[in-house]
Amino acid sequence: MPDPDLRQELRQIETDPAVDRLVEELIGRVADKWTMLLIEILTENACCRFGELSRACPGISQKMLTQTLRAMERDGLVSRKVYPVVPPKVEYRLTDLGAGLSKAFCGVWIWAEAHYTDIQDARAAYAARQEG
Amino acid sequence: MPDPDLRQELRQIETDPAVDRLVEELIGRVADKWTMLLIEILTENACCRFGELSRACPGISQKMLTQTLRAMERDGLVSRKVYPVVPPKVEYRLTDLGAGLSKAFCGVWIWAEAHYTDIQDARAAYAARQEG
DNA sequence: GTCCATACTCTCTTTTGGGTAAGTATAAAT
DNA sequence: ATTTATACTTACCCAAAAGAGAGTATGGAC
Repeated sequence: MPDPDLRQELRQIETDPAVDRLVEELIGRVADKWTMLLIEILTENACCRFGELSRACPGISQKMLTQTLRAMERDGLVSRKVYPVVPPKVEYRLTDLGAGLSKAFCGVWIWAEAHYTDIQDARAAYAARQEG
Repeated sequence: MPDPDLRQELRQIETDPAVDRLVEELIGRVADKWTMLLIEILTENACCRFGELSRACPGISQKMLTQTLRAMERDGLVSRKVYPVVPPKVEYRLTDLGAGLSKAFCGVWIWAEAHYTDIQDARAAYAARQEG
């Protein structure tokens, strides 16, 4: 069970349904695969150019990378510094807000590292149950 | 910046690319809006029937609710207890694994509660920048 | 006999996500 | 003169996700 103090705090704020909806929208926005991965990469590597992010994030297309970075910039999670040179150079880094989110997510990463085998086991057990 | 100790620990485990992929898949799987919301609801309300979850999770369709619950069951995050009565009765609750994930997510919820106004501000600022 | 409750399940349609490929700008290297 | 490098943007397309709504099973209340 989660930390009782934090839960308590959470419950107190969560009285207003309008706030609820905002937070849920936020969760929906931020609980996205690419966003999470980019936050992780930018946490490990404070300052990245577009190409570096692209290489560090295998499987992402240029389109999705641009799109996700733009959304993150709009939400104030990353800053974007453009150097007016040729060829173009753009640097991305987490803002304080983004770094805070990264820290919040840290627990989830740790959990995932620690329990992915449990999930594999659960899946195997579920499959066995279905067949039997 | 995230807790250095935890980061350190994370980096040590994350050497094997196969493990990396598994964890990323897991994050992709679990970092889903409805999953997060259902975990939250089941944390606050230990035992829920289908209809209760449906009501507690505004906007979710029956189809998505069933689908998400099934996926969570398959991954060992929730348990499903069927009472063979008419009309049907099914109880859902978090497993220990699910409760652990809930705890890990707790930080993200707190963050969201604390910073959704910052994000709103960031969006407004971004919009203003675009127009000017 | 009809209706209700519950937890689905199925089908159909719309929406979204995301891939591919091409285009843009321009200075420097060849 | 052509190629290269970089960080996009745009247009087009497909497949997967998700919503809407009807159908199902069945025992008990009326």
